[in-house]
Amino acid sequence: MRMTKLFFQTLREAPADADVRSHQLMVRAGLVRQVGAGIFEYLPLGLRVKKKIETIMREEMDAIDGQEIVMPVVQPASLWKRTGRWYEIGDDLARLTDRAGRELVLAMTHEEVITELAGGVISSYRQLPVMLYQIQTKFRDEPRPRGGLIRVREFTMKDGYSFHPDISSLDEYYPLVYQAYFNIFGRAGLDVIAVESDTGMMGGTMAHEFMALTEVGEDTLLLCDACGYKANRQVATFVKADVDDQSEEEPLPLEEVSTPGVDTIAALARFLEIPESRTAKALFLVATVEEEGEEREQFVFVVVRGDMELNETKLTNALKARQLRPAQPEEIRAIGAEPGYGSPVGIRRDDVVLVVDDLIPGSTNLVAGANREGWHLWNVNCDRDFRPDIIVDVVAAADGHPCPICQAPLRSVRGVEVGNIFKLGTKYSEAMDATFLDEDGGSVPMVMGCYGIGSGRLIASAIETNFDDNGIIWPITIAPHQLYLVSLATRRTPEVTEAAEQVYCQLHEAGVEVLYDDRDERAGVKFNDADLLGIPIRLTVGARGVKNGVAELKLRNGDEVRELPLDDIVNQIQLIVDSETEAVLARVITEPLQ
RNA sequence: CGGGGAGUAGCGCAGCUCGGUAGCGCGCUUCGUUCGGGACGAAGAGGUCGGAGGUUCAAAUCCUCUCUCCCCGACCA
Repeated sequence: MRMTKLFFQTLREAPADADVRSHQLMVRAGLVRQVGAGIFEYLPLGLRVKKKIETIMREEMDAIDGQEIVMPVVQPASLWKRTGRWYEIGDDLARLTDRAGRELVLAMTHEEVITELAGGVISSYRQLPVMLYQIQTKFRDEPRPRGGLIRVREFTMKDGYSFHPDISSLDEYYPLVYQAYFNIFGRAGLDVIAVESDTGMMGGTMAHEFMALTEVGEDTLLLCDACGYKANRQVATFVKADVDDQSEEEPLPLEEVSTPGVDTIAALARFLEIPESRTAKALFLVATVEEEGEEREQFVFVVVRGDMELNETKLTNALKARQLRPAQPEEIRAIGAEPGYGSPVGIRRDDVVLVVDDLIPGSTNLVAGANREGWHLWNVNCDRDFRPDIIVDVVAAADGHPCPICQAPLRSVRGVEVGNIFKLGTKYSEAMDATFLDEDGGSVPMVMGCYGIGSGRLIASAIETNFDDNGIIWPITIAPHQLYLVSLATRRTPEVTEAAEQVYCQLHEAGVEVLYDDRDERAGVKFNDADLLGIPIRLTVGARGVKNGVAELKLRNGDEVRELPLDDIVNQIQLIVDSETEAVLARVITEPLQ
């Protein structure tokens, strides 16, 4: 591609609304532009990257017997009503009405359509298992898009769905996808780790997230450097007994203490000169739960130790709640508690579910609120002073907590979820009546798995982990072009133009992806754009070199400059392309899933 | 949805406090000189100052409403 023909623009300064580095670099390099909040357009160079990534996805999906299809973005609401998600999902699901008044949705994922499709085509166990995937636009009306391409509303996703005759078939297939995902990210030059994750609104029995470790990530992960334990904070556990154990103490009598204006745990610990671990934190929430097909709100009183944070995902799962929201002060007072001074001692229990973290029973003589403004209670003890309805782990693992496997301290890091895989089970096949006849002639719902990767996120994450002050540093496998050819010709050096043109044609014909900077620009401009665009191999043809029959080679990921003979340029470059490619592929992780 | 910030030329910004009819840098066009890490000179093009109302002789500037974008939080298959 000749730069003089290329539709692109590089910017010296990043747009003011780009905050994260990948976003800034992508706009500055002319890969993408932002159209609206969480809505982007891809320019030619950006699209080349996207296509390369998607080619890798296709190859890896095809390698595990995936078959590509395309499903619609705009779908009838009736499908979503059948699975109930029309009602369950809130404003994230974009809804619209057509001219005839029919309700439609913009697909945020494709379980409904694919399940109906599979149900319609598959009628016998002989047709199973099967894996279908697509690379398609999704729309999610996110409350707050952010981070450039990290969190957007419209995005492209590779989503795959597998259908199985039984769970063991899914269990056999799932690890293949797990490895295929490592292959995809590895081939794209992106380091990821896989962590167990919450199944969330997808339902299902097992799920993994593939995380790119970067500061701009929205998820927190807990890793154990000693034994390799790793999990999303949403599900991470830790050994609580080792965190400030107090189980040996004798329970002491309750005692009121005046604590005027002390309405946070931190203030309480400071005021009474005790560690936060000697306090009990009361949290008031309202859960939406389903009972006999009816949704209702349930007041939930949660007690965790003062030095712990509530993990809402764990709580949601423990309650099997649809939703959780903080309780209003009036609702808190209605059960006889006081915001800022809450404790489970002496509250009205009729309509309250009391959830107690499993660390509380072993923690004696805690300081808790007195349900009276300005007062706390010394020596609150579980069971003696209050009876929990549920005792369960509901606190978040944090940096330094003991690993649940080996007790070494956990390390917390930020990550971007670039892909995920789920064992869905039969949630959707039952709802959509996607059944088949098994060997015994029985009608059985198919067992499903689903597997997603966001293209844009993958690109943004690749940049977040590969850049320097001058710009992007692409892995050669996903770079928009493999080689950036700089011509330093001027009007007085036609021989340089001629040499550069010749090199361009030769490389192009040999199949090397060349971005040829034939612009009438100064050397500095070209070199800076080459760096900003991050093309892995830079080849410079200038008067000095042409005189000696050489061109200059520099790799974007290094500083070394060396000369290559012009008369052997194609071979030389192909060797470099190959070795750069191999260097990326050498890092693909093989990680069997237990 | 709560809190904070910002909308002035393609990009980055000044001007607003104290109203007087819009400016700087980069980029862009033309000509000349230059030519190995973002050149120099000269001459240009380009803006309903996010939008709508209002106050005023006069509004980028003051008032009201509204839209949009960014950040923190809530949320996040």
